[in-house]
Amino acid sequence: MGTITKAVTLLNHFSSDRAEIGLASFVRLTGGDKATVRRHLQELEENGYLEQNPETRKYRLGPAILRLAAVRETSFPLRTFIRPIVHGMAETLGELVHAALLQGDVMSTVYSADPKVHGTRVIFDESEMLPLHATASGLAMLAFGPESAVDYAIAQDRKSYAPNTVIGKSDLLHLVRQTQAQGYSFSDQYFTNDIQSHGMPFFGPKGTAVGTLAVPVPAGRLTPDLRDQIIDELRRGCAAITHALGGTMPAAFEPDQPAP
Amino acid sequence: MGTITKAVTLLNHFSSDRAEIGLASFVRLTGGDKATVRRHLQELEENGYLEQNPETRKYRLGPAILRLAAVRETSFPLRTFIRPIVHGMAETLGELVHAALLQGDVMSTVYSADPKVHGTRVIFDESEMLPLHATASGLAMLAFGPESAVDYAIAQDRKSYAPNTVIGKSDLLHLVRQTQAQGYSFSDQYFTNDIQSHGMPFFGPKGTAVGTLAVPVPAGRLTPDLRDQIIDELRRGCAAITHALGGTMPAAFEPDQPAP
DNA sequence: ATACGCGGTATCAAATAATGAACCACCACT
DNA sequence: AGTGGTGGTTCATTATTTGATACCGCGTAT
Repeated sequence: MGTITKAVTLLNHFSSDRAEIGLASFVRLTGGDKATVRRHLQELEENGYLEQNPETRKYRLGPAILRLAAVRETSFPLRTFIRPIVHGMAETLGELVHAALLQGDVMSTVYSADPKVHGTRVIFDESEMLPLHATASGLAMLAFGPESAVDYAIAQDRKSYAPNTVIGKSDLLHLVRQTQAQGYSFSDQYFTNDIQSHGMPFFGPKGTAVGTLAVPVPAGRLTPDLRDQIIDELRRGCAAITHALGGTMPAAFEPDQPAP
Repeated sequence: MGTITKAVTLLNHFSSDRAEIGLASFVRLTGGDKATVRRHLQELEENGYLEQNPETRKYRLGPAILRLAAVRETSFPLRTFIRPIVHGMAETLGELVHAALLQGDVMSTVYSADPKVHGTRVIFDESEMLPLHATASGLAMLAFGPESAVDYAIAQDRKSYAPNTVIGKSDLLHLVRQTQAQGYSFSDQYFTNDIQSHGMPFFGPKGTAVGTLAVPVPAGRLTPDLRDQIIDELRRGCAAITHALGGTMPAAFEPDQPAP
């Protein structure tokens, strides 16, 4: 593992509910040596990717991140494209909708919208990274994304997140094939108990999936009717995003999607 | 220079008008070896910090950046705090206002708002990094920020950006003292020809400046009246941001700022 | 007053990762 | 069919990273 990856791995430990991390915590999280971790943290801090809370001496993500995000969004405003689409879907469905991109062997959220109409809601952490094998987003990506993603997923140890999580290699491959056949993925409490989720990919210029839309709902609320609505909206949304990306949907996705 | 810094330096070459960079360009920009640069780019790409435009094969900033920015903004919503303040100032003044943070030896923009009321406008690149010695933001930071910033600024070779740029060490120190005395900085076409800019720092919990607000205007438009308005707004804005940060303004800044 | 956990630092030999000259394939231009 | 511009690759050499050990200063819980 290269030094860059090690350093960047430190950054990846941050999430919404882990916004500040101290040196000792980092050592525990990474299993690395204290001196080494410290050197990395220091170098990241010098470059503005981290900053230290002057009171607690814990580290948090630094301002450099903001600048880079601004650059990316200015030049390639994916989030800006996706936002109204996801929002519209969330309004129509009355359910949480989220968009994610493939990032290595994991899905990384780009945007999510919660219509806040129900008493019980899916709690979704915008900054969480989603595993490929245990989420509707991930399965959709495995089914239609680059083959390397599948290789990753079957090669690595698959963590179990909930009682239903699919761990077995052949089970997973079956699930992927099923997803390919039906054109959308379905996670029946694979990642979180009591949450069922449908996912579908959108495509980039090369014709392989680059990201996914997914709609997680509390298990009790998923009627056949809602399911059909969700699939319909997913199809519409993915087509729209694919179009915005200058991408091409594989033939299988087109028939049910007449131009509005 | 450590490997991490080298890699991160690659990322820093991106800006709004340099959104995609090819391998050869990187080699030219960094002066490094092609194979080395390539390996760094690849490792960054594997971690989602870069992605390759499949058509041009050039590199652009990747989705990991978005996630991290979301984490930082969720846990430490500086941009969200600052946005309405900067907006309000821009509306009131009818001029561009921008907020920046100290990031190493450079100022990094957090937010800027352009009221778009005048025919001639300041063109400002949201993602540019501003040098400490040649901008109103930078001078304000030198005057009220950590001493290390001044050390940086006087140690390094100061690049000239415009005919007026202050290069001399003693000249710069004089300018810093003057800024400390009057409580705001003034850049008379130090960075860009025909642009005059006023800057003022805001403070974090430690009582040293962590960032700045600045208002650049086309040189012809700066009347004494406008100047007074700008200073007034800067004072209000910096006080507000400092307050939001849980920071403390040094005594020198308080008198003219009665609670509204 | 002591022991523990915290952040941070220094040293140094061994292990590992970074390096770069040379090379390949491709494309466009001439 | 040569030239020069891409992006990408190889591999022996070199230099950097690494981590075990030990230590400092600080706060706080025992």
